[in-house]
Amino acid sequence: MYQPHPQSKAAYKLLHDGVLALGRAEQRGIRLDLKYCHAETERLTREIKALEQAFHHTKFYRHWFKTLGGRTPNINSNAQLGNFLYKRKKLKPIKTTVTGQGSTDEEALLQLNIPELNDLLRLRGLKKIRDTYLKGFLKEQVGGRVHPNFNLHIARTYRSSSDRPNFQNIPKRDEEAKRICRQALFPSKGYQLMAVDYSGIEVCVSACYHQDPTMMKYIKDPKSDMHRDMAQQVYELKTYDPSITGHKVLRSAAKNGFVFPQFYGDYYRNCAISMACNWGKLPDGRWKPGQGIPLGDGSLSDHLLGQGHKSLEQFADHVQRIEKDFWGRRFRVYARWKEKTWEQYQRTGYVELLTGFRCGGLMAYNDVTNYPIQGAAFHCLLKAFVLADRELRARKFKTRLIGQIHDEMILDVWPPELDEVGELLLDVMTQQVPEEWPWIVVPLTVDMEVSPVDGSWQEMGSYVRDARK
DNA sequence: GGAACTCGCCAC
DNA sequence: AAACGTGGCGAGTTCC
Repeated sequence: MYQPHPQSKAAYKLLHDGVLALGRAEQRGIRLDLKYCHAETERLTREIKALEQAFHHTKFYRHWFKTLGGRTPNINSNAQLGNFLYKRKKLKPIKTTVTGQGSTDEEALLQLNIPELNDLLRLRGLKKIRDTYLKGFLKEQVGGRVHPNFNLHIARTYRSSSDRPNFQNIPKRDEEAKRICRQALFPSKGYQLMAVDYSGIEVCVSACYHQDPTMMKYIKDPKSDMHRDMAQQVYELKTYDPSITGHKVLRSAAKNGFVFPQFYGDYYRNCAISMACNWGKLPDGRWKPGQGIPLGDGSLSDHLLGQGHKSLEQFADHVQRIEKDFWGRRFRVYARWKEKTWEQYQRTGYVELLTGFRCGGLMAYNDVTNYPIQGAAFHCLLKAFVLADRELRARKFKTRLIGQIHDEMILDVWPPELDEVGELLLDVMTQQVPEEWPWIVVPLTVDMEVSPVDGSWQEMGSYVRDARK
């Protein structure tokens, strides 16, 4: 493994202070509801067994069994499943894995439109929750607490990683998985959990590198909204109105299907597919009326057919023009920064972070333009983590930091200290960090969430400072 | 019986 | 110039 190491004294100090602060968080750890973990593991096992029983009685399974000549299929084995689907049944995989095998991931299986495969996907999901998360917590717990590790010496970007257990990939988007997993994690008895994250820190840090005027305006003007603007452009909406059915969905499709992938270095074709995938199946490559999400009085496909987009190919051409406009006009200064940074890497063999680190070694174009942003964005959080840890201890708070998820800190808060802690974190993250680093030329903002006293990590709700204090 | 690998999937 | 960046981890599989 390529071993990164800091290139400047300031960079070294950040890692040194960071390791100590993270070590204290590891020591504190997080309370685990052991009884819940055991009971929920058993409940999931019962549900999994019932689903497996039902699956064993399907025509699909019996066929699979026969093709193995008496051997019992292992329904956890994607290799066996892939063989059955793509070699025995001769179905056509929609995509292959890196080694050229037919893919059996969720997207590929759904495309085959075989009802029994939905049961298999449901089983996969439940096993992931039980085996990776609940059992993973139980395996690592000591005296009813888990103490996740936070590493600063692994990621090539100088980001952090976490393990035993990984505190940075606990389900959040899928409601059921989120509930089951986060219901296991609690503040100390009589305490409450607090989470504070930087809003859009990677976008803000990228702006510190290139200072693209369009991007600066988007960051500084609270009325502007680049995801809204891109939704309007991609989907050709005359106006954007969050109260119109479907508009918020399209904003989020533009954000996660175009803006962020473009920043990471994706290109128009993938973006077009991603932004069109809600529109139902395209058996002949052409869209029909009434497909896709509801939009206004009709559907998305009605709207786009009206705009002349009859097929994915036409839509992709449209997205290609938008990509050209995105980098050639809208964010041309950002685009120039990418090119300059790439040239510099080719000349010197490394790329510099604003925080004093260097990323070297063999890198692709996307790596060179992404690493400095990803790394320095995390360093904002790490610097804030160090300062907050120092201040909490100096002021003899009972509240302590317990973890960090790239752009977010998690604290175990003593309830009487809640509002003071909120003030402290706001000050550290939005004032002290930018004061220490003059290269931060855009305002940084945060979002805060808290759990009820003795509430689990699943019960986090937005925190609004009490104005009377 | 363990190391190394593949695949899929969770987070930011 | 290249065609989505960074991690961890479980189960299955292959190799020694």
